[in-house]
Amino acid sequence: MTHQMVRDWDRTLVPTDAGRTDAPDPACPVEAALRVVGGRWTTLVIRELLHGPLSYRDLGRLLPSLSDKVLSERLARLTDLGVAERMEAVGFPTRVTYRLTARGEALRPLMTELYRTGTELLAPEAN
Amino acid sequence: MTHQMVRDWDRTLVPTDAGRTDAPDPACPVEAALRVVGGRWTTLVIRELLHGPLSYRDLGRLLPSLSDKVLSERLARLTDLGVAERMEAVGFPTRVTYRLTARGEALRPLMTELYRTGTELLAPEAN
DNA sequence: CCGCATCCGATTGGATACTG
DNA sequence: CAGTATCCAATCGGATGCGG
Repeated sequence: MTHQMVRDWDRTLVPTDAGRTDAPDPACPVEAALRVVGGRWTTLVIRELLHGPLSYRDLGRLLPSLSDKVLSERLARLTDLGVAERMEAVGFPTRVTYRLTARGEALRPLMTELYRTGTELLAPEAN
Repeated sequence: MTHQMVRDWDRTLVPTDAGRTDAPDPACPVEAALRVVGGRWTTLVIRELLHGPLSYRDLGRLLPSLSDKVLSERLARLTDLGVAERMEAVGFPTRVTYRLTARGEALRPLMTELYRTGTELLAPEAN
């Protein structure tokens, strides 16, 4: 009779097998979501794009202390992950517009929930 | 007449001034929430504690490839942030129990939303 | 206008060993 | 049992300068 840890999963919290990992795993839904919103500045960029399509330059103006390096990295990652898309207009000077895809719009409820939870966490709880 | 960027905030997305920052800010609710759930292994530790109080050792058994260093760092941070609490039982060998505080329980809806959104993001969307 | 290349300091997390 | 201490490789993000 061994000491085995019997897991008794809360199916509301962890509805599918994909979330039952005992180590970080890219296929875990929670990781997948955090991969998109994680990293400094990322949620600010997403917030801007949730208000509508923007050019690279306008994004830079809205987030003035964000460096080109990080901005282009964030946009590249969001594009890779399929939540944003890049559209280059013909002509000069180059005009590039970033907009959220349908997948990107799907981030809205999560952003709202992050805001709501964060507000609770910041509140000077009556302990 | 200058080119000024007039922001027109979506009040559902950004209901209060706290979220209207143009740079990373600890007082932003979204940052506050990500500060709690951010970092490798963190959501796994929270997931375990959402199922009930656990000793340091049992946490280690549930997440076998998580090193002591990172585990104790995560627990210290969660404790600092007020979402978990540490209870040391008298006697030997030392027995320490970690449990979520009320603030920690407040993370449940966020964890569920992360799971839901992540599931959507992982789905092989019909583009 | 839209980036990428480079450099560089700071932070992160894994491995290992050791203590009360 | 419950950690801390140390070391180290890898990643991250800020600053700056250049190119299409």
